[in-house]
Amino acid sequence: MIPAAGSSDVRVRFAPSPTGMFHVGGARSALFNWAVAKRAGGTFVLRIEDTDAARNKPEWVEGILTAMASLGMHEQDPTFEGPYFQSQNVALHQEAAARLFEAGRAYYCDCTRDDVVARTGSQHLGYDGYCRDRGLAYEAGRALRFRTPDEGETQVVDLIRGNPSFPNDAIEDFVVARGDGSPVFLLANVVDDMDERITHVIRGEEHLPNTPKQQLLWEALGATPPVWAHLPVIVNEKRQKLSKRRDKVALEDYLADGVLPQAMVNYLMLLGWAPGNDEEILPFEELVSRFDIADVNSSSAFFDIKKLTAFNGEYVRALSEAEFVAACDPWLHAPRAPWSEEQFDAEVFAAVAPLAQTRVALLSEITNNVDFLFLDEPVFDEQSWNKAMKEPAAALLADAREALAALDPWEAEPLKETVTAVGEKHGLKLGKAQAPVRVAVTGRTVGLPLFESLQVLGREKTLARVDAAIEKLR
RNA sequence: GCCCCCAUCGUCUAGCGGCCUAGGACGCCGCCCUCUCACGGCGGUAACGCGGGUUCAAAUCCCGCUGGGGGUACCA
Repeated sequence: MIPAAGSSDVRVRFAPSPTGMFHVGGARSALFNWAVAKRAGGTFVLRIEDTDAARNKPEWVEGILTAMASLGMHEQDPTFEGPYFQSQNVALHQEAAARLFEAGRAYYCDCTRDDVVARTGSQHLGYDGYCRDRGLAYEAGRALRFRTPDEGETQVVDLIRGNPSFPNDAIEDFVVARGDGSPVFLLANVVDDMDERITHVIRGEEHLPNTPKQQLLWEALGATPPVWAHLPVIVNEKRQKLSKRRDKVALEDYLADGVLPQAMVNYLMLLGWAPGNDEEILPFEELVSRFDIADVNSSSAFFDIKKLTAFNGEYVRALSEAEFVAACDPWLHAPRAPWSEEQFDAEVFAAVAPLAQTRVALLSEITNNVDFLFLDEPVFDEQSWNKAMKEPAAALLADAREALAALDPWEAEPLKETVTAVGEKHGLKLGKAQAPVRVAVTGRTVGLPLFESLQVLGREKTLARVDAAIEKLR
């Protein structure tokens, strides 16, 4: 009997194969499963599908665990169970294969791929059932094929897609165990799900075509199939499934850009689902309380980095001052920061952090905002320089230099008044007048509020940079 | 080719027969605030793919078409 999605008997699973990076699509699948388990008071099982030796390294597993933990799915959480390793269940898979054979539900086959293609005359017709009734016994090199029904159809219960059904005559006799006796995914996956007493299989839409085959296996093995839920695929701007080959898909890469985990979680939860009420930015607990897998959309969803970034900006601004400073830390030191440890001054950073907080959407943007405070020379960009250093910049800078040298106290307000006055002398409003000073000191035409910046930078460095700019303008 | 899925603003979505002259968010465009840039505030732009039904009434139900996508391995 399959428990309803709101029951504590609910057992869901996330079953990635280790590939070296944690895919954002996988992250979403994990999150949806996690949300279902949390909501139902059930269990979330992590199973590592490591049966393909070619794509399997121990450190990859560690990467999955780390990535999941960063999104709040911790091994220590009572909802979490596992990780289990598919490779350790091979004996069970083989036992299931043997049962299938003994019950006459599967048979051995010695056809090669080429044999089949030669007989059917097509690459795409699938297996033709040639060995079905040859009564072959096991022998090394002979694969075990599942005998699929010739007629009728297989219907699956899918909470998202409304119970699609598949004509049985279109389902070929697929391989369940290779010539060397090792189980293939279709079988191993089912046996593990049975073993782990999974009640709801929530996974990507790319698995939908596997579903009738797997359901047939569940039934042949004498078990009640789970309830399925196939999530819409996440696509790129060309509406193709996100692939690591051409798209930026590694969760780690986004975190390295300064996407906050909470923002990523929030964004991912909204890919294919909406909490209703016209609300979007909500804490995970709130999202979970509103989540229902049956409400998930069935059409594919575009991974919109702009919206992700906007969400992140919201989360960055919601941080307390101390949290913001702490969150920026990785970008404040080498190798991410262009300055050395000796040049960096935590107190100086803390002084301007509140000014920077509304100006960064991604944490990685922090370095460009504050680099002028720590680098010996500002980073000049030519466009900014040319734009700001037109006439009467040279004369204005000279006057400003003189006024600034005599200014007391060296604080934002008087600094502003000084530059305002110098500007007026040249017939310029503050908006225009501050530009040459800003570029001379920070290297850029845009940035943090200037006068607070100058106050923090100090008179000595400010004057030196204005002098350097004047010199450069000669 | 065959099987399957999908179809509301550019994008993510709300909508589950009348509340819709279709709502929110991102983006984009204005305006305000303002030392630049942001933040914030205000306003605007923009969608039910097409054709048939069913119904007093359809974005909502049914069928077809078209258009996207996924799968099609002794990978997972």
